[in-house]
Amino acid sequence: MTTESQVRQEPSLLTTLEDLGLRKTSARYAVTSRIENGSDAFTAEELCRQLPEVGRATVYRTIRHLVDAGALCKLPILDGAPMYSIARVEHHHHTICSKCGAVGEFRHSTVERVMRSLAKEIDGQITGHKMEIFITCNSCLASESDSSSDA
Amino acid sequence: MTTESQVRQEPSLLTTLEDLGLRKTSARYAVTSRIENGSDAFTAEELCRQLPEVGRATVYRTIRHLVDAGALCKLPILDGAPMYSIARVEHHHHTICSKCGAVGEFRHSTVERVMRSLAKEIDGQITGHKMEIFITCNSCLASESDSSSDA
DNA sequence: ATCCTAAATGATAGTTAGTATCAGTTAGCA
DNA sequence: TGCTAACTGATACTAACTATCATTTAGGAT
Repeated sequence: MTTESQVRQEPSLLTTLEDLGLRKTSARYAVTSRIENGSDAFTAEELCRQLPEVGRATVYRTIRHLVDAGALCKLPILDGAPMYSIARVEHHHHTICSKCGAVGEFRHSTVERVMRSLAKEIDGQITGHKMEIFITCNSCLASESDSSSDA
Repeated sequence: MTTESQVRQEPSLLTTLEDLGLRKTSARYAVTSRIENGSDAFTAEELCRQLPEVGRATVYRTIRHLVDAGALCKLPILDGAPMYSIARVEHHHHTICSKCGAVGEFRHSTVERVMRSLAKEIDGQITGHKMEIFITCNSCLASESDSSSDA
């Protein structure tokens, strides 16, 4: 089987749960490994559907633990259930394709620098920020130019 | 360069609806004037509670029209119902007090400039962006330092 | 190894936020 | 003044969670 270049020193989500003092259960194993092997971003309901053997409550509880621990990010999509994705880098922002919903992560020092300059003109004390960039991803762009070959 | 279009009497939300070809009804009058005279940011359910004489469906429908028309912005709050606020300037971002939920609006050219530099390293075509800054607002800061007068 | 118990589970019921339906009402034009 | 499509609101419904609680289980103590 695949026993090779896993450069992931990143602790598995199950370990994250253990580090919170939570028990290592089969349900938690199922949920975390499904997240790790599944698609980039997912909704809670998607996960429930993929794991019929795990109770809904448990799926939701596990997600909540992981979000609280900072191992998952929850991103509220306008209209619809929030999506979750593994937080791979400490602080980052998201790109969301408006066509297909694909979620990406990026990090840019300038964004952080802007925050500092904003601090001056904002009334109150900044505690955090969030930036989302809406895109049309390359594959959606491609299929778009396929169909609309006018001009 | 701002073309002093701010001078124009801000069109009432009711006018916005009329401009969409919608009829001027008493329910729509109630909803729009409540929004205009109410607090900064509100949830749909709040509005329903404040307007028991208007049906829930109508409140939700009216909000949807206004959001579609760009007259209201919908901001998805993590955990909870989205909040709405009147879109006072064309493009802006929000500050959200994590303590009391107060929502503010700001605009900063640097944010827009950052977008341009991000365009280079983002895979796909940027269609929009959204930034939210989490703050502790001044009044919450004040009440905080009241109670915790140690340290 | 087995016992013990707090932690965890999952079925189910409840809640919240929002949408669909549709019979009755009304704006607005002719 | 009448007509009719637009609109309304009561209600039923759905989606996305959250709470409850009897049963099961992880994992430390013995």
